Amino acid sequence: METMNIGQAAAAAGVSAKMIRHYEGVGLIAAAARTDGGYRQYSDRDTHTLRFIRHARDLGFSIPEIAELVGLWQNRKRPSRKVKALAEAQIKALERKALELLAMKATLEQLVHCCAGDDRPACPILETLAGDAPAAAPGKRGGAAVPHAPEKAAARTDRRRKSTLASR
Amino acid sequence: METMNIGQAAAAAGVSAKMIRHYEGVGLIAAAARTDGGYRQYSDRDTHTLRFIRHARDLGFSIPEIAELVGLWQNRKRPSRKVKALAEAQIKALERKALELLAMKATLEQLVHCCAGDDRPACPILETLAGDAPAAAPGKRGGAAVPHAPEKAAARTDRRRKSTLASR
DNA sequence: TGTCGACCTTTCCATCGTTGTAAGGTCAAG
DNA sequence: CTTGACCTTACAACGATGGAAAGGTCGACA
Repeated sequence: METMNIGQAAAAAGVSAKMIRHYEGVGLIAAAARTDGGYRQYSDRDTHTLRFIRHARDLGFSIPEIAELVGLWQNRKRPSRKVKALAEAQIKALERKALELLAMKATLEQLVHCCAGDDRPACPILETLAGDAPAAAPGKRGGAAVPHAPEKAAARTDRRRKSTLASR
Repeated sequence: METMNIGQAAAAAGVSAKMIRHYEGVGLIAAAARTDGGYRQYSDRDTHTLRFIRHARDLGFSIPEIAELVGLWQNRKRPSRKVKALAEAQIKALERKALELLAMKATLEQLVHCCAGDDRPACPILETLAGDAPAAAPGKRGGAAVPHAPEKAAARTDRRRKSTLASR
């Protein structure tokens, strides 16, 4: 199995063939050599790299971050300080996101606790959602998952101009 | 402020004008009435609904889930049991995702703990990533964020057919 | 040799919520 | 009438991944 096609490399590394092509497309890995028929060719060394990438991915690193990690990995003169810094930043990012989710969960648990959950329509959950209180810290709950946060805090809505009176 | 334009409704509800149009487009809210010039017109009742949507969004509910919640909210004969069930499902989803993140974090913390973090290249973090061990439970760390999980577990890579020997 | 089928190729589309941008129309104030 | 704040629609982007289409390659077998 010294050289193999993409499917075999994918199986050996635990990554989908789809993602291998994607990683090549975005420059995370170098373009593979091709056979005469145009098939990509991979070596055991390549699958080693792909395994590394998968492990980093499983820890929630984004593709740019993985690129950095791979660069450090292949640099024999790297200072382990840099690797540790990346890992610590990722720990903080993971913690921040986990706390965000747990805060939502805590809010919901409180609401659920107050709801009878029977056949009657009275429901403090809905009443709270309909109320003026924020109900939860406005942490972003959509969009990108684990890796990094886009920082889209400031001024999340259009401010109107001269305000209410005499606008039209 | 009985009727207002989209920007004012957005500011009043704490949602972006962009998202109001989006919610209308995907059917989460009814199409707003228009002025002669084509401007959408919103009432205080509309901003009330939008606030409800924002609160549900802040608790990590997906758009289809919010649609259900809004439906229950506006149904005077709803059983609070249904609302509670939705909330409890969301609690479970949030918990599952938080645990996933915390598991990654714990793995990283263990690795960081073993890394000197100095100017020398020796780095157990990179060595672990390069190794054969999974390094972390293969919980999905990309894709959709808070709401629901697509369940893409089974057979994440192409399996080759007859294996290595005498395949083709 | 012809054919079958497993595999490979590229390209486009979808997810999910949100933001950004482009190109243009409306409206009120000056 | 001009200015500019606001509105309109339509499109693309983010992130990582999956899916499908339409076609080429390769080995095995009749």
